[in-house]
Amino acid sequence: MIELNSSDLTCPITTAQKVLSGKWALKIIFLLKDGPIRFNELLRNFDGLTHASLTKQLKQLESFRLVHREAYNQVPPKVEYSLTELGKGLYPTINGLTDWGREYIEDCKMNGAYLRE
Amino acid sequence: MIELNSSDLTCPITTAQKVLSGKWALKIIFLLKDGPIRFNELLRNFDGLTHASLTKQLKQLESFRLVHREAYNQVPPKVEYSLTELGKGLYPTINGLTDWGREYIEDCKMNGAYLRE
DNA sequence: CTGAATCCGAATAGATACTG
DNA sequence: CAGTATCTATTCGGATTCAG
Repeated sequence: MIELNSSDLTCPITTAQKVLSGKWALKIIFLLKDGPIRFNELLRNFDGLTHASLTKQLKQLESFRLVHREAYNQVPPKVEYSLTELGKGLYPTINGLTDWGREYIEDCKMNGAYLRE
Repeated sequence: MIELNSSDLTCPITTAQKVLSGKWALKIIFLLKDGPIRFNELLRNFDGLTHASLTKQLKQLESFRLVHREAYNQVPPKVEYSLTELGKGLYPTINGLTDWGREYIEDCKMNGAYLRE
């Protein structure tokens, strides 16, 4: 699992890059914006992502203190994930990135950019 | 080299994640904000990055049309890199991410978060 | 100065199977 | 329902070397 070392904390942009480097990190945070969500509910939003992989990513984000995990002691188990204050600080960025992604997609389609498949 | 396929273009946030997934992508774009910059000059801003790796990253970003490469036909060679319009569209996001990174670093230091080394 | 080619090791993600 | 453990395939970045 990725960990931060002190040299990672010398450059803000590098820090951000590393913390958000997971393949699904951004989308997880995006989905967590709407409040606490259960594991399986979260999982349903992804295409081609196994629960094992999602677990890993969530633990990763938890270790970076972007995500909070709340386990309810009941049967069947119930676990909810939400954003910490640090994680919520990413709202504007995530929104901006989403807007940019939309524009990028538009541009790709307009320019008939080369796509595989 | 990473390429986009059509299924990558179905979700804006996933698209953004993929396009910016390179370990140095964000910082490269950040550095290119100040206008065209030559290869070696760019390289000097990185610690622990070989020219071969920087070349790869730049080609990657060029293929995504975020970066423009301008080669001057002279000896010794001179090549300048700059952002395309698509790349410039990331300004606000990059700035936001940089601010967030700063806060994150502050928080890590305040909370004495565990760091390797 | 800039970049291509190759090899290699580390890091990831995904498949699968098993547990409380 | 949620999570763990193991294995494997692939990706990616970095080192090194060679070239225009």
